[in-house]
Amino acid sequence: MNIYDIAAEANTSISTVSRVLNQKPNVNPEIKKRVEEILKKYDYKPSAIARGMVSKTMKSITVMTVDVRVSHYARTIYVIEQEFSKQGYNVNVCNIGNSKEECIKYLNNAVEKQVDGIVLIGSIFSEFINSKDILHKIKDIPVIIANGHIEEANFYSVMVDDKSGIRSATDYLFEKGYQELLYVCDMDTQSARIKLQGFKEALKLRDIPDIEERIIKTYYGVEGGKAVADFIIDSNKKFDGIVFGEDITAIGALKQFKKRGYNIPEDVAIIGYNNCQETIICEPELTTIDNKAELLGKLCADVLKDITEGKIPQKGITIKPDIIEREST
Amino acid sequence: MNIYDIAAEANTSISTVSRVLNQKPNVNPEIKKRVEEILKKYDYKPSAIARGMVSKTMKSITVMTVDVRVSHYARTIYVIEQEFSKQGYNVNVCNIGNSKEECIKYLNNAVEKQVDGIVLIGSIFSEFINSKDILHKIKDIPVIIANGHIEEANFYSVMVDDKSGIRSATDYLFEKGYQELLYVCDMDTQSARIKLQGFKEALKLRDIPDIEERIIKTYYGVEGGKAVADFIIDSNKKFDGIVFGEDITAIGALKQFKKRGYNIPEDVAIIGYNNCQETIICEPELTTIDNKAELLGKLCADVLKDITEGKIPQKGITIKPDIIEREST
DNA sequence: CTGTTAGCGCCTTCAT
DNA sequence: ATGAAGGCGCTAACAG
Repeated sequence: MNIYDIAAEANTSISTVSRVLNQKPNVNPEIKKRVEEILKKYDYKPSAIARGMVSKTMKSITVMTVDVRVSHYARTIYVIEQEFSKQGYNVNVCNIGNSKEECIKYLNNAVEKQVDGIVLIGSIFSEFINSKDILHKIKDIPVIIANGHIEEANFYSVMVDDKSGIRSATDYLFEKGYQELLYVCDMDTQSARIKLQGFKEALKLRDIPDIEERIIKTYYGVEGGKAVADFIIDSNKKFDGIVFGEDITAIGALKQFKKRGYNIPEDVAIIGYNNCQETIICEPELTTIDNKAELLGKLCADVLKDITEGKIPQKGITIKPDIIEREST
Repeated sequence: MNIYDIAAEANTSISTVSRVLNQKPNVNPEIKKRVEEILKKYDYKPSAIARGMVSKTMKSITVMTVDVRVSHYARTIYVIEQEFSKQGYNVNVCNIGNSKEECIKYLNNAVEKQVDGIVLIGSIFSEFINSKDILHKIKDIPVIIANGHIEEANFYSVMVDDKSGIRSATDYLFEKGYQELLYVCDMDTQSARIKLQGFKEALKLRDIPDIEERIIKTYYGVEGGKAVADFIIDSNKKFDGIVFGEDITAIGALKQFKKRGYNIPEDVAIIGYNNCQETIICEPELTTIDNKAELLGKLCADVLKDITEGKIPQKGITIKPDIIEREST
């Protein structure tokens, strides 16, 4: 069933059918009514593919993250999807899982499908999308990169100021009277390095010596947190407060410190990052930095919508993370 | 840039270009080489839309859930996406958020875009997709419905046996020696009703009286759990073990019971459902039923892949949930 | 206000 | 082995 069939049954031409389908003017009300009835009768849906052939767009966008199962990515994706589905777009999600090859595969797919925009969530993408080759591939598609920056005409950024986030987490602990602060780093992304800078900055400003020795590396997750807690306890480092780059790792550590007999926050204060749901599950509940995953999604969507509508999007949008004070500090 | 441009530059016809593009036989190796070089030179990507026009497929599928932010939905979606992206498909995700209207909107969109399949995750969909109208709309698209059943030629089910899941949770508590069991219900979906049946069944088999009075309703989430804990404590019900339909609500209750001075599991045993990440965060860690979100995704993907490949998929696939014993029982 | 026509980019017969 | 031509379903001039 296509517009030819509809036109035949309505005893008119495909142009007229197309006009009523697209609510265009210059259609005799009677014919319009007749066509509409037939449309309804068959519950007729025009082929988006054929339309796309003409209009060069299928009204779809691509959103890429490392892994949807990570809750703050899911939160950002959720908002983007809701914003775009309102406008009749559909969003395809991609899990690249730390692989540059996968990233490029998805990018190629987006080009072939002629999506109207690409949203890249996570600083890892600015590491993957570096060569002229890759940039050239997607030069006709607007790309929003969340928490990353690429200097190209079709690239737009929405930044989360992670440096200031960790900086204020650190300052907050100092202001609370904690003096021997440690920082636990569990990722190797651009964003993780920026967070670390925030910590160093706060310490430098207070002339704290041996900053490098206050930085501990572990792996991401509850287990990584437990391992680093053991490491810290068994080292001879002095500490009374620890800043973490990720909530989940912080929670693992929190559990292990308790198990080893430490009181939180009396013996050691702990602050996390992300404000994920788990922060209100653990005990004591975790003080954390809210980096506003939903707001990030909204702002990315806004920028992309401006572009698809031909408007000039706001440049240099930056989200300031907030501190969420709970029981662990 | 299209195949005409390529053909012109290679001094051949579009048919030949199309042949090399699609690895078809009957093309002179020399010409083939020449064309391939030009293809590479421009990093040429054929338009998936134009291809779709001919082949009637864009190689994409639609996956719908209530909300991607719910972690077990994200887990299922993740696996489906990974499985299909391997085959060059892309998956568009939809958040219907308890709204039948949204559900139908997304279904229409899937029809217009001529997706190759639809995966519906969650029992709520069997309530929304009921009328002949809706069924007729999507009669040409294979639909996999996770945890629901619809008797139509193009519908396929992958079931999670939630009844047996709750049944074994209940049996497990009895076997551990708990005698006064309560069930907390926090949703109003088909799946929630089936879970409840599992609880009732276990009690009936032991000739436990007043089953209805052992069923308590609340709302979903940590707050709903806290509220129901207060309600239970302040009622004059006897209880030493509680079965929950959802982990998150169970955890809210767990926290509140502790706050009100109850020891877990000595004073009250608590068992949840879903095996979400939060179950290993709370203290004591929550015993729960693992309903295998990833496996669900894999099985849905397998069925849909069989269909798209013209094979006959296995019918009546059912996942048996497992009990995960932790500290709360 | 209406209908005819020419594409959109590709695949697929069908001749050659 | 190759190329010309038709068609997928729709939109957008253009002519009436």
